Formats: sequence, structure tokens, C-alpha cells
Amino acid sequence: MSASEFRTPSVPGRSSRGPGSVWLRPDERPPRRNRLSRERIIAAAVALLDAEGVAGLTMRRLAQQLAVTSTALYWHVATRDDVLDLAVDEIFAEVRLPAAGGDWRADVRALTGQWRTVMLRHPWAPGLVGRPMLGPNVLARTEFLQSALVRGGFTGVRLAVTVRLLANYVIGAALTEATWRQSGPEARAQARRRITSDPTAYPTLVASGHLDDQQWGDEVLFTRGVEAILAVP
Amino acid sequence: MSASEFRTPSVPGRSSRGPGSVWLRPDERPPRRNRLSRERIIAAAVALLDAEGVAGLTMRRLAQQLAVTSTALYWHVATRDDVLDLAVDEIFAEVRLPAAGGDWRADVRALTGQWRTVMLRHPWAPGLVGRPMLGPNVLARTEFLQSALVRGGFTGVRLAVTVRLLANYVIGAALTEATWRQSGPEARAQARRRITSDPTAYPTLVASGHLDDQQWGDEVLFTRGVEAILAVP
DNA sequence: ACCTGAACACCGTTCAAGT
DNA sequence: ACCTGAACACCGTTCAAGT
Repeated sequence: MSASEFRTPSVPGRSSRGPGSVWLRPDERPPRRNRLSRERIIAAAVALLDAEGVAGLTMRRLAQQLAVTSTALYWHVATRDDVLDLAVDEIFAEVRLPAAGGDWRADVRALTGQWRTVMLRHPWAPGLVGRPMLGPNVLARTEFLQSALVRGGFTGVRLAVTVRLLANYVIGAALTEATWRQSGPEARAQARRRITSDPTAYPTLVASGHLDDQQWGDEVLFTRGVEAILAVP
Repeated sequence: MSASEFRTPSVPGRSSRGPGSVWLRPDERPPRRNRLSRERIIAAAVALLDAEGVAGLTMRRLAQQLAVTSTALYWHVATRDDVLDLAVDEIFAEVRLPAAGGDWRADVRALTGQWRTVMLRHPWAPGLVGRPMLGPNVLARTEFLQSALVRGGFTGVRLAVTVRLLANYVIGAALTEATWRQSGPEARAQARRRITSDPTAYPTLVASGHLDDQQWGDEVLFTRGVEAILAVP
């Protein structure tokens, strides 16, 4: 947010000329409340992504939500990809950082857990991780995760390995879980049947109940995965 | 040699009428070699994806590579998304399955390592994992990974947790690595500078050399991550 | 400074028609 | 059975023009 946004040197419509008294002329100022801004665009983008998915986010539809021409968006944003990048960082503000000075293991559990939860709340997000994530919210959470491990005594390669292990596991888990959540339960059941129908090709997948909702919940499997990483000597 | 041998009822262009001798008329048979097929479409799709990325794969450009109308593709394939799904499963054929009966740890190392390598060879692939992966090649590799763990004595929840841990780690690692590989080294250096320029916000990221190529290579970090998972008690 | 309107060069997909 | 051609309803983005 640059300082120039607060200067407001030129009130729009102020210099408009017209016959007669000001009071008799209709107010020509565009309604200030509906002024476009990057924040409003991102908020609308997140809402639209939640409702329609990535393919549903169109510059024209986004503009329509904001009661504005699609080309107006380009004053505040360079490309559609920019909108997506900003939307991704925006939702990461939802993962709250635990208060400083707590148990480092508890911090890791809380952060990874929320990280996954937030991505599943916005199932379009994991698929967009395949773009550089450098927003302030993402970086702050990465910093927090790493600082927790540092407090846990991790240094050097061991630190780098564990950070990546945790972060990439969360990303991968959120991605695969979001996939099934978006395609609906009947798709998962259908996929399950495809596996069970060929037990000679997939013996252990059949036996272990791969893609079977009845077995263990996604959440407990995820949590126990994090525990396993934390249990590494 | 009877006359019936020459009848060959349905050779295309055989019945075409025209003036003069056959030898003087141009061969009106459509060249059989260029016949479209699902396999040829997928092969061309992979090549196009390798060259131009996901955004570069257009039904029209794909058709152009195959010297055919874009609408011709729809005879062999229902949608563009189908092409992407088929392309993803296609490249997974590149990860070779180790011979049966080997050391289970060696099998896990080989499979995860190749899995990552193949995805990085086709950097567009990890971003497409956010779609149901049910192709025969993907399923066969998942089955192999799980069977290796079963041979290692894993059962029940522990088996399910470890399979997901490994698979999701590979996916997440490939996704983040492919991201940087696709955006080029100068983008990574720029991102690194963005972090180092704010050491009070990112103290441990600065200290640990986050996004710094000089530190440890992606491959050794990945491999050690797999080792850590295998070392879990 | 901020937004509109028209325009450009594309898209995925459908469908009747040809062979 | 397999492919073409025309057509539809969209896209992202640019740019001159308005206020």
C-alpha cells in the first residue's frame, strides 16, 4: 500500500463544470464505496474460486461480481495469474500462528494441521501451489515452521531435510485429498470399485482398502504421518 | 491366384471412379500411416506439454502437430482434460518397476527416486496431480510401493500412514521443485534476495539458506527425506 | 487516477456434412 | 468409421477514449 493512495489530491468529479448551482446538478462523483481496489478484487476472487473452482475464475465473471468492466481489473492487477497468486497467499492468512514460546512439537502439529485444513477449506488452492509461493503470508508461515524446528534442536542438513519433508508432505496430502473432495464421493467409490475388480493386479491395494472411506479417516492418517516425521531420531 | 484375391472389398479409394487408367489418376487413398489414434494423440500431447507447458497444450495446436483438424481429436477423446489425464498416466510408464523379490528398502528408494525424476523430466506433470490419478500405470506403481512396504512388515494403519507419507512427500517435492525449475534460476535468485533483504522477518530462513542453490542439492535433500521416513520405528 | 467500450486473437466444443 | 468445416459461446489482454 503506497503513500500515494492516501494523498487523494484530486477528488473525482470535483472539477466537473455545469450550468447553474451545484445543488441543482446531480452528483457526478462516482460512488466512492464501489471503488475498485486490489483487496476487493482478491476477496471477490477467493469467493469466486470457492464457489466455482479455478476454471470458474474468469476475468469477466470476476468483474461482474464487482459490478465493473473486466478491463477495469487490469488497472489494479497485471494478469489473471496475478489474481491467482494473490488469492493463494490471501487464504494462508487464515492459518493462525501459535503464540511464541510454546512447545516446538505442539507448534509443528498446530501449523501443519491448520495448513492442511485451510487448503481443504479452499480446495482449489493446492492445485495452484505449482507456482512460486512468495507471498508474505506463505513466507511468514514457512519461517514459523522452521523456527519451531530450530527450537527443537534441528540444524544444518537435518533442518533443511525436515522442513522440506514436512512442507512437501502437507502440500502433497492437501493436493490429493482436495482432488477427491472436489470430485465427489461417488467418484471415489467408483475408483475403489475399479481397484477391487482387479484383485490380481492390485492385491495389496485391495487388501489394505486403498481409497476406501470406511477404513481410516484422512485426518488421522495425516496426523499420524506428522507424528512419524517428528519421531525420526 | 484367383480373381477374388484382388477384390479386397474395402480398400479406401479403390472404388473411386475417374477417367483414364488407374496409373494416370492420383492415389486418392488417404495415407494410412497418418491415421489418428489415441496413442498418437497422447504421444503428441506429451511432446507438446514438454515443449510448451500446460497452457501451451491447445486442442488446435495439438491437432496441428498431427496434421489434422482440431475437431478430429474429439472422435478419439472426449475433452481436453481427458488428454491431460492420459498424458499424466503415460509418463508414469517411464518409472520402471524393480524386479520382484529384491530388498524392500531398495525398492522403495528406487521407486520414489524414479517417481520424482520422471516428474521433473516432465515438469508440467506435478501440477496436474490435482486430478484423480487412476490410470493403469499410476495404480501399478502405487501397488508396487505398497507391496514393498508389506514385505517390510508394515500392516494396518502403519501401512496406510507410511504409504501416504511417501506418496504425498514425493508429490509435494516434485511439485515445488518443478515450480522453480520452470520459472528459471534467476527467479529463484530473486526470491532468495527477497528473503535476505528482510532478515528481521525471516531470521531462520536467512540463516538456513532457504531457496539458496549453493547449500544442499534438491536431490540429496529429497533422498535424505525418504531415508528419514524409512528410519521411522 | 481510474474506468469504459471496442477490438483482437485466440479458446473448447458441437454438429451437420462429407467420404 | 473417421474426419472436415462452419459455427457458437466464450476467453485474456490491449488500447484509445472518457471523466
